[in-house]
Amino acid sequence: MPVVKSRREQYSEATRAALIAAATRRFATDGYAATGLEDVAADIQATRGAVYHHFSSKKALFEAVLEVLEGQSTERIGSAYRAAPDRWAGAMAALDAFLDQCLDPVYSRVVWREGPIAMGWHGWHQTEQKYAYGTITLILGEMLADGLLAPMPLRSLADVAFSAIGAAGHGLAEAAPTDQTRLRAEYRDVLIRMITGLRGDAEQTAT
Amino acid sequence: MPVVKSRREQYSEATRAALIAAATRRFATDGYAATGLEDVAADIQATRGAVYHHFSSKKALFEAVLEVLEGQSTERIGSAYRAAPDRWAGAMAALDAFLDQCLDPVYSRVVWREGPIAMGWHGWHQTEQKYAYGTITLILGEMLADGLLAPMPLRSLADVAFSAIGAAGHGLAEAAPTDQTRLRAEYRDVLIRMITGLRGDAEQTAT
DNA sequence: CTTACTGGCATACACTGCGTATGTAACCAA
DNA sequence: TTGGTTACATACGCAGTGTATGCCAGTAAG
Repeated sequence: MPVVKSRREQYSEATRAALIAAATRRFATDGYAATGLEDVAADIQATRGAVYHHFSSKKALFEAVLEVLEGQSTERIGSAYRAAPDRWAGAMAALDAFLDQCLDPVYSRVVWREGPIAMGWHGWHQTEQKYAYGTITLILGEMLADGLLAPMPLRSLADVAFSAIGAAGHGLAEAAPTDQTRLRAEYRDVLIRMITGLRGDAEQTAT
Repeated sequence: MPVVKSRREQYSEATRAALIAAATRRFATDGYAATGLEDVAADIQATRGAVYHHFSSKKALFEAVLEVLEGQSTERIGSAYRAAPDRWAGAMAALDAFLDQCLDPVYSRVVWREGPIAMGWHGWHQTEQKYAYGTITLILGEMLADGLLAPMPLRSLADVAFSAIGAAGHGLAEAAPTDQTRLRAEYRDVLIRMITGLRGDAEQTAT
């Protein structure tokens, strides 16, 4: 395996990257369904042939786009979590990082709105196990292990939490830019109250 | 307007209802994308012409299906809420009714999984304001007004709660029938803990 | 330098499925 | 019975995906 790539390989990689970039823009602005592969190809002065050479299907192209976006995002959120002094602060930092991430309209639209549409709910959810859903599960699992949260089944907890946090991110992304600062604080408040309700020391009076 | 309908009208209504029923089954088992209007029509020994006579588009057919399902469901959940002695018990009853509803695979798949795919997230969410989302907003609004929950913006709260509850219903619907009883209790527990965290008397220590 | 080969992409075609335009027969009203 | 309307069927256009094939630049071997 040559360590330095041939010109052909470099060109090929460049077009592949350009296709992913163009597809990202199209999917983010027009949505998955309304984006034709013709459009994507035209954006980089190529034809659909190029697309089908690099990706086996439209869905596969979307998956490549999603992996890039989620890879970056998960990295950011994860490092915010790890940088914090303790688990609780880490969870808060991760939440903040996530909400910040959702202020990027490309991220929120492609990952959270188009994702399930393009890949089907199952496929999307499965992919998410490597990224946002997986991160949330990890954090909650450690909080449970440390006794920060009352004992409860991780899977069910993660399902609900993932969806709740996603809704906040989604609502944030949809909002007008002028409202985003206020809304971000609101969602944050609601989510933190909810998480606090799950703490090990929180008394439960309800049936 | 004749109070007794002509035979033509009766026949027409019957086929319309049959189309909705057939479409409901198809959408629930094969999903929106994989269902062709040809299939739906064939199921009732008709052609696509009949479909396009009664509905302006595939999406419109789906909306009709969704309205029927959500109408029934919202009615059940609402009456469970109203039958309870007080607001808190009402909220619990509504939650129970919703989780029960999600045990119906048709309801959960069509409304919660295919809905956003078929109508786009916006269209779906907008329609939901008449049904599940609207009901949740109503209940939470009354709880806020009664001081049962700590003061917080209704809209953000409803967004997060709607999504959290939806995730529970969704997870429940996906599960193997043997696990559903256990899972139902798990989700219920998690959700009630979260709601309890929002109560007016819950102390908050987090930042 | 030539030759043979491979990889990257373009072109052309098949197929599916939605939507629309047009046809037709049953029904109803005058 | 006749004229019009309603409920559907039939036929067509069109968009968009996927596939099969062709072509040319780039690379490697002799």
